[in-house]
Amino acid sequence: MPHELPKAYEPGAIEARWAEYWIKEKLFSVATPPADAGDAGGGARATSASAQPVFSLLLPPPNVTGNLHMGHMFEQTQMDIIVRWHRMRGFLTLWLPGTDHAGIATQLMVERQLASEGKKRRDLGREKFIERVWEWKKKYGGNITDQMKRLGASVDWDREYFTMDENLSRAVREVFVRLYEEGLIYRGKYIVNWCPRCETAISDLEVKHEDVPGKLWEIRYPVIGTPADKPEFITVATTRPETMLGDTAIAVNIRDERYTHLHGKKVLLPLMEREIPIITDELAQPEFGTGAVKVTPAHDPNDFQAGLRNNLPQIEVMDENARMNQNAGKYAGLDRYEARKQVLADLEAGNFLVGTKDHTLPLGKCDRCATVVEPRLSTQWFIKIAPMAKRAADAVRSGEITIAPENNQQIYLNWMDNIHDWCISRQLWWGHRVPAWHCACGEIVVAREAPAACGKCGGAVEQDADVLDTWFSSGLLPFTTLGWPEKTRDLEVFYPTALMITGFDILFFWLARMIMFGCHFMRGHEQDPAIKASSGWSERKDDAVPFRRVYIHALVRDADRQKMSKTKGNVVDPLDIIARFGTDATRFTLAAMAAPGTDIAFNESRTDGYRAFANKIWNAARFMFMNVDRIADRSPWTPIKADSEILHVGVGGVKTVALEDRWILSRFNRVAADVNDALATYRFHEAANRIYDFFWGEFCDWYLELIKPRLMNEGGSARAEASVACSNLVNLFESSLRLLHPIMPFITEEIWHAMQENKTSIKSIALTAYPQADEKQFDLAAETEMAILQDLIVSVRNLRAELKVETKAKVPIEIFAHEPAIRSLIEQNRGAVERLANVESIAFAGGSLTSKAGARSTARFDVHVIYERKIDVAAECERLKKELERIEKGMTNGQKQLSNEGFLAKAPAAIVENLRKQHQELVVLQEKTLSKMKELGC
RNA sequence: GGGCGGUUAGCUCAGCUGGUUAGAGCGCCUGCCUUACAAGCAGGAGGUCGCAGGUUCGAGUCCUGCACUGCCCACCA
Repeated sequence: MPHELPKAYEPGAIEARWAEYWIKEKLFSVATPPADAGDAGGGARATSASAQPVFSLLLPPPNVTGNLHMGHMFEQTQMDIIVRWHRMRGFLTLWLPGTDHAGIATQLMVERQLASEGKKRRDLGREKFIERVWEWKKKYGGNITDQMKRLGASVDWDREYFTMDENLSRAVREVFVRLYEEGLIYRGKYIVNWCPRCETAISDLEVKHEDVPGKLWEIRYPVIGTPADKPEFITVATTRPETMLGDTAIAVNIRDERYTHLHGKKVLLPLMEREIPIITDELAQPEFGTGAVKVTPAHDPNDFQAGLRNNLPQIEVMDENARMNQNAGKYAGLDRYEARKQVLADLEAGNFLVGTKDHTLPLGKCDRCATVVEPRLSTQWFIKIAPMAKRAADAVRSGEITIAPENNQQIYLNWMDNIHDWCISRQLWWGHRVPAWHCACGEIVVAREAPAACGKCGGAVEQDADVLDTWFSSGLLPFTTLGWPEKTRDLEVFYPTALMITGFDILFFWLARMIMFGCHFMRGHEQDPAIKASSGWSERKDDAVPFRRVYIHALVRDADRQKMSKTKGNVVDPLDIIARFGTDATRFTLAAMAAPGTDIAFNESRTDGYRAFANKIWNAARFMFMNVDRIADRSPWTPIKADSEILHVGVGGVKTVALEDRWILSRFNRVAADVNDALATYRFHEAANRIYDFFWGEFCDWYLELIKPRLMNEGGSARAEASVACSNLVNLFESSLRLLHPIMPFITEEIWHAMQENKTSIKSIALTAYPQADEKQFDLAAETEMAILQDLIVSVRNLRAELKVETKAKVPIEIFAHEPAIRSLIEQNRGAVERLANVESIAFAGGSLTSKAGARSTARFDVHVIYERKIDVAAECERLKKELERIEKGMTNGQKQLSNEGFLAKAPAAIVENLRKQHQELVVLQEKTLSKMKELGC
């Protein structure tokens, strides 16, 4: 038989094999359904609606520079669970993968590589450099997708894209041109965030602020025209004294009476000996500092605005590397911090520096390279964001897009409401080049393709040197990957995507931009109505949105809750964890810890525990196969199911001949209900824990133990009983595997295939049906009865431990059942009690057994273990005392509530009834405990 | 400066819309190589749910304040 599995589960070989198989068989590739398909996808999977429901999801494209880290794995695990779950529920499921060219990040990598050869990018020139980046991309860009493949992510690899693919690049140009034509893209000279190391503008989002201790220097500027013997000064404060070299005014507030007499006067800019005016402007706030402020229009965004208001000259004193330029006089050539030192020294020498205060200031640093950002005057391309932001905010406010967990919604809206124009040009070489062409005559042509010549003067044109922000192109992906700007069938079917799962860290960078672009460019788009309806979106009105739902997942941190980072050296490498514990165990860990909204502190010991879970499943499978083989050997009968049976929803074919059958079937259905429920609201941890508890704590610990005698039956009619038990076992096991598959795809695939013995044409468990609860299979009576038996068995085990009965020794017990029904329940399941509690014989007593040593009482029965060993009276008294305390505490609480009229009047009847019942039980138990204590002489 | 979260067993975390005696994994203690699994089985110890008030018949759960802690946003010199 093919069912001889190794004793211990070894994930490595199995996982690699299935990962390859899934790709080779193209199991997750999705063809576009034809437009007229009333019954797309075909018979067995079609639902009551006429069209097959569709579930589409875009993978947040990892950077080509990336290697897989725990955050990716966490994100992908959650997506894969949701995706597999949908696929198994009959959705036509498209999970669309790709990678991002990651402008700055990638350019940085290649520049580093060049640096190791002693070269700079400018040595190569633009074309050669870009060739070099492409080479690099070819070599390393596939790393992360290769790793994804190994994780078993069930994406459609046939549709894999790269953001600089020709069709996507064409779409980027199309978008740029349209926005320009609509007046939503403009070009202008403004203060932008500038990274002196990357030598490019960056957007507000790419600046990370960090509070650092700094200084506030107070500098006095002599007012011109005041008496030489009693000169007057005006004092300003600054955190960046080197910028004073570019000052073109001093501003005071018009309401500030301290300075009224100086309105219209000039000061002499120290060190530069330049006369600059004192102006009145709201820039200066009387409450802050001295109320007077230096104005440097070329180096500060506020000053820039003030400069425009007052027609001030803009004097740039730094170059693109933040070194002082020729406008900085004798400081030219110095680095900005060198210059700062020199300026301060000179100011002090000239007696202009009048104060130095400690001052904590938020320092902006480049997100990529951590260089301190310098506000810089430069000509850039911008998106006029307000109109798009408004629609993007409305899409969320109106519920056309829902964001979970909910608190992220407000964060999103706050950001949208306070948004600034977006600087989209970058002075980089790697990326989508701005589709604008410049002529020497000053004309700029924005076009989809390079014009032959300047339309105005006929001169030669040259393409704009800048490239676009990476997020400009990735913001378009939900529709460009589906064929936009063409009107494709893919867009009709898969757009809007159903869901976006991503991290909080790119909420603004990416998510917000996708919504803005989607709402703008897909306005008027309509999803195929049949598909929209069958997929459950009939109530949504707006099909322009890039996705219907957003789920923001938490962050993975290290075991000490620290953010993982290379510099801290606390990065947990998922591949290393996988090598040690297996992919399934790692996935299960991430799922089990993924409570929405709570960051994960990744802890290996949990993974180790889930590796044990995989092993448990493995061994349960061995047990099953052992029985299948043994039973099948004696007759041609086989419990393995045929295709048609595998596709049913839930468990089929279980014959409920015994209590445990009814019980486990009922429990299975509850788990199925809970798991489906949990997944629908992204409570991955709940789904994982429910399955874990069910499979281990109920299926293995109780069900398998309970059916062993039936399985082992050898002769006569008992043989048929064994077959039924075995068949039940197989059916339940197979359904459990399906239930678990989205979380642990590998081990479930392996065992499932072994169960099929090549008798199925279905290529993967991933293509079977996901178990749904069948209400007819809920059996409350069985659950209650089973709970009583478990209670009895555990009580006896307890007593045995207390009495220190040798493990192997069987003991006789007596039971007093409070009701005849309890007695008959126990009688009917006598064998189970005897086996699982190691009992020799069961006698039924006619009255209370509480007076006996070695007895336990519950509200339904007393049980007495008959054993000559004297119990430790002191220890037993101690236990009883604790027990009594617990009981009486419960009674006091109950009494208090039951005598409270407010409670009786206002609490739901069921709660009151429960409490009454519980209180009555406590009364019985108290009495029993007390009499027992008396007996023992406690 | 604004906003958001966290604080529950030795450790890492659950506990959804307030309702029986607050749970799990790991670790710890005791006993078992029981014919699927020692990566296992059986049993056990361990918590005044950060602090102080409040709402309620009833609070780990809701409200207020405080403490500690983490994160995000922010052009105030």
